[in-house]
Parts: sequence; structure tokens; C-alpha cells
Amino acid sequence: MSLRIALLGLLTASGPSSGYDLAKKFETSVAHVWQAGHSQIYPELAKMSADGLVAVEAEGARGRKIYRVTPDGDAELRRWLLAHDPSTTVRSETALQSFLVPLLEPGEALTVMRRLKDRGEAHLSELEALRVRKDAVMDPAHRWGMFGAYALDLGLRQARCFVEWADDSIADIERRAGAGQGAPDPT
Amino acid sequence: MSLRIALLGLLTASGPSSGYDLAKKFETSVAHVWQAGHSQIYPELAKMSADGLVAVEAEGARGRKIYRVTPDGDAELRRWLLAHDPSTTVRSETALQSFLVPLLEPGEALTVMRRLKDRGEAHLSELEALRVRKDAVMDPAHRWGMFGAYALDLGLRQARCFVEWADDSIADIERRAGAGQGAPDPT
DNA sequence: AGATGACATGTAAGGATTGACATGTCAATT
DNA sequence: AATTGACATGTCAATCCTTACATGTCATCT
Repeated sequence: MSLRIALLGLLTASGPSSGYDLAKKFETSVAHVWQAGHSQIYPELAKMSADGLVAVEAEGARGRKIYRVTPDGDAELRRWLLAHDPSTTVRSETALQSFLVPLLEPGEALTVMRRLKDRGEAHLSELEALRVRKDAVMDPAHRWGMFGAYALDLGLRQARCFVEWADDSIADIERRAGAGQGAPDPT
Repeated sequence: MSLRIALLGLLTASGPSSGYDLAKKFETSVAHVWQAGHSQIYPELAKMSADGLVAVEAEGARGRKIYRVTPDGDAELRRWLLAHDPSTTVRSETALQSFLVPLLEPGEALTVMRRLKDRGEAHLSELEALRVRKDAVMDPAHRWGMFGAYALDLGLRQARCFVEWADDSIADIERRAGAGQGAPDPT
């Protein structure tokens, strides 16, 4: 379901587009919250077309098909946003590593945690670059606010938050490791 | 792969356990970063057993099988933690809604955003309750630090961060809506 | 004219995931 | 003794997702 919704959202925001266009836009925008490759996108567009949520507006060169959102598709998107209670579950390998890291020796844990921090910083930089680019291309044609802007803000805050957490955790592990090898809980 | 690792981690932290035990522990701990139901856990344990990562230590009443981690399993877990570069991708329906919310009219967007904030607050309370419970049961048998403690800390920080973001976003939408058309709902 | 590389669309196989179904045991109640 | 409900384990079908394979077009360079 989420893939459909993401595609309807992209199509709504970008106007009529081909599967190829959508796949590229996916990578640079929605991919921060939901991922899909072209091998998933093409069949899904076909199914959505069969279900009447999108329609082929035109066929361009090289078999290129331009899709647009139908009124049914728009209704579906709105209904999902307004009425669907999103699952709170998150799946993240990074978070899984952070969960399991206390199983390692302090030295090993530090290695892992420092790598997590590095990845977190890289991710933060990436999002900051994205924000700069978006600010530069600020497009007043969009309804109001900017498509994906709130999500980008959320991503930035959580990325900063992650780096702070990594810093504090590294300090904590160093403190515990220094305090005494055997003593697990000096409090 | 991640499911395997999560199970190895749980088994390592909890000591020998049955599939049922692991499924329950999954729900209350790892589920915050990775989800799996019993219908995925039982077959995976069987495969892991065939691969020599875990072994059936004993068979209890009602066909209950007690698994333990083998040296190979321990090595696999450590290797994954130390050498595997976790994908930074995150999949979250909540984040997807936040991404798409600018496509709605301000009034509708406020409805969605307020619901997101409510869910965020509920999630935060849940994690805080979990922390209190964990602090109470602080178990010195664990190697050092507490299994999952860093992840819980991360979850708490990000949950707070999410609520702040929702608050600011709601204020932003209200401001924009007020500037353009009639004020929709300032409380 | 032929080679190259970016553009564009698709299929197929295999594994991961979910939700529903199915089975049987044990403890406590009626 | 029979019923109930929690315990415990599993399978199955359908869907989702990833990776790899396959095909063909168009523009540009040589």
C-alpha cells in the first residue's frame, strides 16, 4: 500500500511523469522514508493503472509512458493521509546494531559505535546539502509549503539527535571501560 | 540476515530459550527496531539450527525446544556487528505521511499532523515506561551496560525530537494558513 | 556506418514478511 | 469428566522486496 501512496504523492507533486522519472525522483526524495527500485515501480504503476488510480496520458519516444493521477487516485491518496493510522514500527539496521552493541566487549563496542557515529554524520551532511539545494530551487508553484519539506526538517532533527546520542554513548562506554573491566554497574 | 542477527542477540542476552520465549522477548525489546512474528521466527530458528548457528539444547513439555547459541552463532553475531556496514535506509509509514502532508490543504494537514503528534507522544510514553521498568529490574548479570539500553536511549531521544518537530510543524502550518486564508483552528 | 553510452522499460527468481489457518498440550475451572 | 483458556509450535498462501537478467531506443562520437 505504501508504495502506491508514495507514487501517487510523487505524481501529484511532480505532475504527469513516466515510470523512469518517478524512479529517479524516488531516489532523491521519498527514498529517505521509503525505498523502491524501478523493478517494483513499473509493475506497480501497471497495477495502479488497472485499478484506475493513474492513467496513461501519453506515450512518448522509446515506449515511454506518461502517467497522471486520476480523481480516484487523488481520493485514494487523501483518504490514506487523512484516515490511515500509520504503523509506528520502524525497521532500521542501524538501530539494530545500536540495540545489540552492549553484547560486545567495550573495545569492540567502541569500534561499532564510532562507525555508527560516522555514518550518522555522513547522513546529516547529506540532508543538509539537500536542504540547501531545495532552498535554492524554492518553487512557488507548489501549493504551499514545500513537498517533502516537513519530512526533511524531521530527518535533519533526527540525524542531529542521532549524532548527539552516538557521542554520549561513546563517552559512556569509555567511562565504563575505564572504570573497571569487571564492574558492570558502578552506580 | 537481520532476523538471524536479532535472534542470535536475543539468545545471547537471555540464555537458552524456546521459540515461544524468543517471540515474546522480541515483542517487548527488539521490536522497537526490527519486527518479526512467530511465523517467521520458528522457521528461521530451524534454518539457523541446520546452519549450525544455534542448537537444540533440550526438548521440554509440549514439544518445546530450547535453543542455545553455538560458537559459530556467536562468531556470526560478532562478525555482523563488527564488520557489517548497516544500511542507512529507514522504512516508516509515519515518516511517509509527514513527507506527503504538504499535498493537503492546511486544514487537512493540521488534522494529520496533530494525529502524528499524538502518536509520537504515545510512543514516547511507552518508551519512558519501558525505561522505568528496565531501571527497576537492572540486572547485574549482564556483561556490562544493559542489553538494549543504548537503543532505548536513542529511541527516547528521537521520540522527543519527533514531538518537538510535530509541534513546530503544526505552528508553521497554522502560521501559513493564517497568512493566506481565514484561520482554520487556532485551538 | 558502427560503436558507445545514457535512456527507458520490463521480467524472473528467490528471499523476506504478513496474516490466516491448523494442531495439540497443559492447568484450572465447572 | 468435560470445558475452557493460556501455552506452544508449526504451515500456508499471498504479497512485498531485492537482485539480477534481458531488451530495445536514441544521440553522439569516430
